[in-house]
Amino acid sequence: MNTPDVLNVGHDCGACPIRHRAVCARCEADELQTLEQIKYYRSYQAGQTVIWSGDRMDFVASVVTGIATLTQTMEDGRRQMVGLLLPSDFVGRPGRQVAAYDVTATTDLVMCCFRKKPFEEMMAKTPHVAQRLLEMTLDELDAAREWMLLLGRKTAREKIASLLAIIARRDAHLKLKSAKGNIVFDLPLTREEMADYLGLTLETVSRQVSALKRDGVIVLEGKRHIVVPDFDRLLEETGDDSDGGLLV
Amino acid sequence: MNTPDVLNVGHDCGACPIRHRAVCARCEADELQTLEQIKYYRSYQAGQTVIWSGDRMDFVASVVTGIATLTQTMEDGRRQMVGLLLPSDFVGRPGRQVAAYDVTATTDLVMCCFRKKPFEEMMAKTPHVAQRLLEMTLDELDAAREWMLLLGRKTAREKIASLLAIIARRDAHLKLKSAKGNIVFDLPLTREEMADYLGLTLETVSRQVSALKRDGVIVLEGKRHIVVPDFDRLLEETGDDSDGGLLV
DNA sequence: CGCAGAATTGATACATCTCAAGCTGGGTGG
DNA sequence: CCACCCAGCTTGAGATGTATCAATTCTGCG
Repeated sequence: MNTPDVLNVGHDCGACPIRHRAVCARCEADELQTLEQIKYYRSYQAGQTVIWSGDRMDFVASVVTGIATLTQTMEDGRRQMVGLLLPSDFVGRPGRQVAAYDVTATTDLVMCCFRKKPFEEMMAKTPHVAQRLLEMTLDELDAAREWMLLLGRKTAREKIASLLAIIARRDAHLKLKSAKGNIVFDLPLTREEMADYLGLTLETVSRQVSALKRDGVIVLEGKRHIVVPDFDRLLEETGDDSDGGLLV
Repeated sequence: MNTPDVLNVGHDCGACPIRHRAVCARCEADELQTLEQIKYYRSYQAGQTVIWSGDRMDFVASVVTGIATLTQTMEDGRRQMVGLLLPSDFVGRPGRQVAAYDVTATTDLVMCCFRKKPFEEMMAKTPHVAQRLLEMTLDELDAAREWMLLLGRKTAREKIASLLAIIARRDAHLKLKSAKGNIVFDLPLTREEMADYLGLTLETVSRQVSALKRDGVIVLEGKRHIVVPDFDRLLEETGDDSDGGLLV
């Protein structure tokens, strides 16, 4: 039960939901054809481990649907999430033999995998994949640095508000809505996963979520369904600059 | 006094100390010639600000000598360092108009700058610069993720030990020594800068440095000069895996 | 010599963690 | 169909690590 489904369905890249955002976004028709030949799909169930840190890794991949996490674990069990992978995000590092982090499927997950060797050859030959990968990596680095500010300097309440704002924005983005005024979304993470993201304990997460609820910043329907009556109010709670840090 | 020296000396790239590690590491002779035409040097004094977050930025650059920091500041003044730039590290992002972080010279600093426009054109035309930049960005992303584990999950003592270990390793690397046994180096950061790096206050940094000294993990000669009698002992204090996390 | 920035040290406050007890809701088997 | 179960979550009380505020002490330098 711990092996993923491997599908060799020759899915058409042209109809792929992440076609315009993933590592292949810049590819021309002929480049897509090359990719189609080395790609295959794997799907994982919620909770399944995709890769263990230290494991040999013979592929790189794009998340097609679902959510995965990158985590680091210390010897005594302390865990820190270091990446949250959404559809179109890239997993793995060209040129590296061995996984540096644990990758776990948080929801049911479908990944579009490329065998590493041919993928690296393709990167060397055509610039479009490498260009897009550079762009995506720079974006991830920016995200990591914002995350560092959160981990190092924000209060528990600010951390929770920031995480909710991030998820709300991404969710709005996927649904092609704007992140304004009244917003509704489902939390894709358990309290424990939120804690691992934020460098907190799950109890503190729970308390601060309750506090934001008490203060009317959010409304909870069940444990996971969240209503944000006023997105600007939520943003005020994040501690961030009010102008939203637009990086042009 | 707040404008950097701009030097147009036609330094020979072949003799550059960071020739084999910087963004130009992979360039052929003819590519270096192109770079020589668009490059110029700037130098800054210790403490000078190189760029303010939000400023228009018309160049990208490599650190040639000295140390610079990338920091983010919240409205109420809380600061978090998000990057520590050593010789050969790259500053700026191709395709971005505006600086995302404050860049500050921690020591006297010399940077090799490229006007952004021609640099971007060169990236589009020749793959070597982009390839190397991708590699460097992936390395930085790994470093950022290790830093996130530090910020989110380590104790103050572990944070200090980790920072000392990182600096010791880099210093050993620059001096082409191995990081083992007895090690000696100078701290390039003030207590406050260390605090900004680690997500602590400067008082806590001072206390934990004193504690490590009391426990014989380090010996202080003056405030900045540090002797590590037993590097493995220091590593034990970092909380990291004993096998040093070798990413092959 | 004396000053200013950097660092240390102390006393106290407070945010978050830890340990522990109970709740809730959805699924399962009798 | 109900009772039970269990993972996920909430809440409480107390412990603890780090921040805060404040007073000295270093150290290098004009």
